[in-house]
Amino acid sequence: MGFTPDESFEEVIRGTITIDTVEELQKKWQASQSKKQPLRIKLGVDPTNPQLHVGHAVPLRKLRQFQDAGHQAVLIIGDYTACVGDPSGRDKTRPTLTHDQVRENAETYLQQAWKILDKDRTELCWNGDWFREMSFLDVIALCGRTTVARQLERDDFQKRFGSSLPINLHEFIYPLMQAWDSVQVKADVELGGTDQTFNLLLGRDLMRQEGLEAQVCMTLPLLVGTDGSRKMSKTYGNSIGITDSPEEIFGKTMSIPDEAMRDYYTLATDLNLAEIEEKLSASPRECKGFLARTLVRLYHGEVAAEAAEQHFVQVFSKGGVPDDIEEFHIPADLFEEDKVWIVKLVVEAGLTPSNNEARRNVQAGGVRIDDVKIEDPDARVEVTDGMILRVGKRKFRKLCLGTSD
RNA sequence: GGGGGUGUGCCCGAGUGGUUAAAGGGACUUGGCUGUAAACCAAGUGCGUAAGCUACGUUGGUUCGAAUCCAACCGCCCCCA
Repeated sequence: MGFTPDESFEEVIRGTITIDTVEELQKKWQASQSKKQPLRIKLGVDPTNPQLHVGHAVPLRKLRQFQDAGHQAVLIIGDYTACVGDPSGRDKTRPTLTHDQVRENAETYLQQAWKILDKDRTELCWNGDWFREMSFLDVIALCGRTTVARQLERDDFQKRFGSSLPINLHEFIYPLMQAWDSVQVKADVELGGTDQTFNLLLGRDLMRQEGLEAQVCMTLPLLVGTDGSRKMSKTYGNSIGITDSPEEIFGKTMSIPDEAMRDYYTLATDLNLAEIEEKLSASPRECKGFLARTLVRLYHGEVAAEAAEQHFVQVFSKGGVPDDIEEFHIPADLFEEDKVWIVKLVVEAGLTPSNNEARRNVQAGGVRIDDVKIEDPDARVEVTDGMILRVGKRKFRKLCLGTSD
């Protein structure tokens, strides 16, 4: 790559898709080292959904790498931008949030973010601090900084146009706001997912217009979800939440496709490049197990990671049953004489959303009680306390009689 | 403001006035194989124990009968201004 051999530099650019431009980053990096002045690394986040997942953690983790290399992390909470909603990568307008909701979300967001960032070395900003002060005239002036043609070049907007989906006018303002943040904090580098490219680059323009040195834009791949195809997102149901239980994180990680492992390692773990290569050369099974353990360790610690792995081996590799199954207290009105209709039981226990689906699962042979298949959807079963109801491979309930506790 | 299109199930997308709960694909679910991976195979995917009910942008209308015809309204797209 032609850089001076500098391990932390290598780590810091690892996994990035593009850097606009590498030369500028190199220059800034070297200048910072010789002047002993840290670079200001900006990451803006919108607390639209307070549940962080491993995909959100990617840029945060990158920011952490910069921190570890001695640079200044600048985390911007987009309390104003969140009220607009980032159109990036979206096929529809985001629902807008009220400012109060955003403040609330931000609280939970930060709690989780501090699991990744070093709080004491992070400069925390709220972009409402400067947007609140702007007059309508100021906003108009800001809008004059870019053109409609430029906006429409964007891939996401073009797609929406193509499929006859609406684009609301306020969505044009979002990138300008994000770019203005960069001016405000005088960022040297801004991090973001590839879907942010447009926003990041606009930051460069605005900074130049303001007579500042343009920020370097560093884009990171969007981590694929556990399905291995779409980007990780809670709405796709393919995400690994960083507040998920150790067992969940472990299990979900084990279900990612093999091809996704390298990305997960480089983007979502704290292993260094050499370690990653070593892990990847092992058998896929082993490699994924280590990955799963690493992710659990990152968010729950070493002990939990061990336990999660054991749990996994016991339940899935050996086909057993987990030992901490959620309990379901069967309501009295479910009983007909002493028996319970299997379909209703499955639904009431929350393992299936509707009777019909429960029935289907029964017919498909996916429903078991204490490891005995129930195949007749009309079956009425006798239940004794402590029986294990199972639907499919991974949904369990422990059946309890009588009222709770 | 004028003209032309379009709106179907989670998504894409077919659709004849009546055997259409609605072709096909994707996605998902369950089962098999396995490493809770991929690939592959099988079954399935509105709700209801059932009779049945509800569904094709919305509201009305025509008809024995409408997703399919008509009207108004709403949304979106395109062209002109």
